[in-house]
Amino acid sequence: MPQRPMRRRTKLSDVIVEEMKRLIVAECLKPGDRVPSEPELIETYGCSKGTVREALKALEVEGLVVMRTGPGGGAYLADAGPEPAARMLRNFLHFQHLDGEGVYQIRKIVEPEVAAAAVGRLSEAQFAQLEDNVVICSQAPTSEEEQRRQRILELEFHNTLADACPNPLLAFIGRFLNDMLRDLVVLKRAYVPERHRFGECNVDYHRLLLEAYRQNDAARVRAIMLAHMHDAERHMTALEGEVANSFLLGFPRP
Amino acid sequence: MPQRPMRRRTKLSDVIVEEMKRLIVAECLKPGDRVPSEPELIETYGCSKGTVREALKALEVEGLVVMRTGPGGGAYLADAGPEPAARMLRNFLHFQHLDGEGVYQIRKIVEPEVAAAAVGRLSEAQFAQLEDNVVICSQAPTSEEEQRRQRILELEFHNTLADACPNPLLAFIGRFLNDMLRDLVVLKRAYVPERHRFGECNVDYHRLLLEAYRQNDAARVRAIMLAHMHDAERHMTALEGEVANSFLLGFPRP
DNA sequence: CTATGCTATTTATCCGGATAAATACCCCAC
DNA sequence: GTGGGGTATTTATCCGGATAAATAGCATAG
Repeated sequence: MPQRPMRRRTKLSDVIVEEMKRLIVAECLKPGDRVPSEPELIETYGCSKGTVREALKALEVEGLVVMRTGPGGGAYLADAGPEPAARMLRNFLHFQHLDGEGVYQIRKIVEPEVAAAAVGRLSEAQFAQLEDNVVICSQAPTSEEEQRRQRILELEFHNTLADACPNPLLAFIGRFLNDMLRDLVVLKRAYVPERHRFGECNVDYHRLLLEAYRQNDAARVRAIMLAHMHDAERHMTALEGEVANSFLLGFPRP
Repeated sequence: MPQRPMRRRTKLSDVIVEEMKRLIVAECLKPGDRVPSEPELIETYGCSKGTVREALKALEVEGLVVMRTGPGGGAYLADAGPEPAARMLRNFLHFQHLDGEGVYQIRKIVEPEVAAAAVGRLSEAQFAQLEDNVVICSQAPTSEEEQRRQRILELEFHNTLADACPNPLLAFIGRFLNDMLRDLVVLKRAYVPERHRFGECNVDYHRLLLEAYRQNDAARVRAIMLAHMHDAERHMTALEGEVANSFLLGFPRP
């Protein structure tokens, strides 16, 4: 049976991928809109399902479509979330040299901006979330493990602020940095119990921030966050340094 | 012939991908190192070549390996470049609202940091590159098209600084922002000729920066770049605003 | 000694088939 | 009318085969 492989200049599935992207842009498709599915594409391009599947798979790993099974199923345009980008960014950084100092070099300039941008944009639910976070993180930890969890929870405070930041790229960067620090906290087992005051120190800043948010005082929010970052950087360099690259490679996140 | 499809909880090819990633981390493999290739993986996992190929393909689109054909060919660990991450980030931003103001909100804080970080780290070649850039961009453009090219070339000045920035994540962010602005410049056809003084204005800042770099004056570099960004932001908001999303979706870049 | 062409190895691309799972929808019993 | 189960549709996963292309290394001719 004459199969027709003959190596093309560009893979047929790649052609399909690009055509689909053009279609998405040209038709101004919105998330949730339906995209031509397997049988339709097979007919359109006169190729086998394997080839079409490869194209759809590629679009799926890029986060552009989601596949649904069952009747009425098929490929639907997805609101590409930040996860694929974050995973690729971790892959990229795996072979680069990035230490805690490097993370804080960026965090010192990004977090104050994120925090200030969130002023006046916090919903009631987000306000409640921040307050809950402060309450939980104020409790003295009873074990080293609980202390570590608390440190991770503190980062959620910053993630909530990023959620309220209207600039999507700025919010992405903020969340990514928090993610990196989260890995760092998870990794540092040599975390001496007496140092739990660091956590209390962080919560103190969070309390001050909450107060400034209640007064919609952007300038003060920015100033507090900057001081917070400088303080946190001192603590982190005191703790030591290297962000473990093994945690950067794009594994599924717990 | 009994094929054994039965839908797994997790795809076999994904299992292979994750095992390979673990291998890369565990063995501390460096770019250029060889990775188990098709026939070896087929034997190891007892699956068909299609499945193995799917796994290797996934690693390839993540930029982690490159495939080579011919004798001695196979999968080799690649130094994951920034392109896949940048492409995914553009995909993510395609469905978000990001205007020129949003880009400059970040650029105003990132570029001064990048510029300051590059102080004392510029190679001879990079110095020459910056000087050449200033010379070329100082010439009065003779056509609107040439003027646009000049504006794009001006962004290369900033990319060179990013190249000299030792913080890989900071450099990535800087280059990404420049890329976005590049798209914006390419897109803006309604660019009035009389406004070519904007370009001259940019070059003036670049000249000042070059001088400060010669003196290794980080504080001054930072201050000049900040002023440069504020000025550029004013010009860009005057020009109008929205970054065209159609240029963000991850197409191959020219 | 060199250049050229042959060969063997390995991946590249595509095909179509088979079973498994998910799910919207309909039909029937109650 | 309503709930539950069956059914049809669609994708999910995997298989193995076939031809095409790239390339390193060898062999041979000049």
